[in-house]
Amino acid sequence: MVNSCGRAAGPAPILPPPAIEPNLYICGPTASGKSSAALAIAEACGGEIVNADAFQLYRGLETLTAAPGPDDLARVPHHLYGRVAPGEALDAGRYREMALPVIEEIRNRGHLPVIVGGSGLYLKFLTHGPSPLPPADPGLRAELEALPLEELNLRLEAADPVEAARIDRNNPRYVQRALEICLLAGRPVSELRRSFAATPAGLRGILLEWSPAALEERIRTRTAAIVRRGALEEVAALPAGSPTASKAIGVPEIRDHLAGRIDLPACEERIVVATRQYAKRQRTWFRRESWLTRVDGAATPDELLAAVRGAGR
RNA sequence: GGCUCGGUAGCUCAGUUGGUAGAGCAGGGGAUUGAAAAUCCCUGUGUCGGCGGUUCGAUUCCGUCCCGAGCCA
Repeated sequence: MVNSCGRAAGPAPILPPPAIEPNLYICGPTASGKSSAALAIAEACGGEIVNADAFQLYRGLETLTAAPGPDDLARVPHHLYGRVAPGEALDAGRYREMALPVIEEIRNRGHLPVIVGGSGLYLKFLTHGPSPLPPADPGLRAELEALPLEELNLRLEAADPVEAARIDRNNPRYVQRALEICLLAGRPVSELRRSFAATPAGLRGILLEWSPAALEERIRTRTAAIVRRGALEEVAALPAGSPTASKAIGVPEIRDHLAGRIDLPACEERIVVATRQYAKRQRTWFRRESWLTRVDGAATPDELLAAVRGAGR
């Protein structure tokens, strides 16, 4: 980037380039209208949109995940949508490594990165940066997965009593991961983990909020629309062995329907329920992200822009 | 019309040898440092279909009525 470096001998000091506003984050629960808000803001501010949704990263789930359609993609540059094959594994660390260069390029173009998504952990890795922990090791993970929870807890207790006392021992994933880190790093996790408590300065973003009843209504409407637009065909076309994509809300439900185990109304209802539960988890997550400026989900584009200008100060 | 089986939490059902009841799911709350749309934790009072009867006490036993489902006419 251009700066004053080595310009001491220059004649008249050139004005520094206008400071590019810090990245803008647009967060909220599923079906809160993040994508259209991002579109309006990006158009008004000369922004480019960067996806922060764990499942919209996948190719072949565009309908089911309500990813931006061709019309939206034509209005503003979109990044990191449909970039990963459905069978491929993905995690928050990999996402961060994919997103950082994309964001950097947008800033180099003098544009505003508008990062939009509802995957709390993925966003956290972008905003706060992960602790320097070893990434997952599939082989080791498979080994640990074969062990009963009690055994994992005993081993973690021995390797890192501090961490063992801190985490939820009933959650196999957390116990496995903690032990995995100890084994890969050769040191206790608790010594490597950095705190997320402090929020870096200069973060700027908005959180779209709806009442539970209003969000429920939006979820119902969107679920019906997704099915109408071909989610059934999309799921039917998914490769059978795509472990990650199979976890997307709607995939198990639609597979049950395609196999004749449930009828379509029941299928849609189950999708609505799963989506509502997910939205609740997101609400709980984002509540702690106090740096986000809360905005009424029904805000007009002008109100959104006003909120964006006021955010992060 | 007769017989049989049901009627218990929003739903599906368990249970009480008579002392007013509990699971799963849904709902509500929370956690979250490389699977995160994942994973996990906490949270269960409802005229036990109505009305009578027996009983110290009935959701439980008896009678009757109502409502489902099935079988026989």
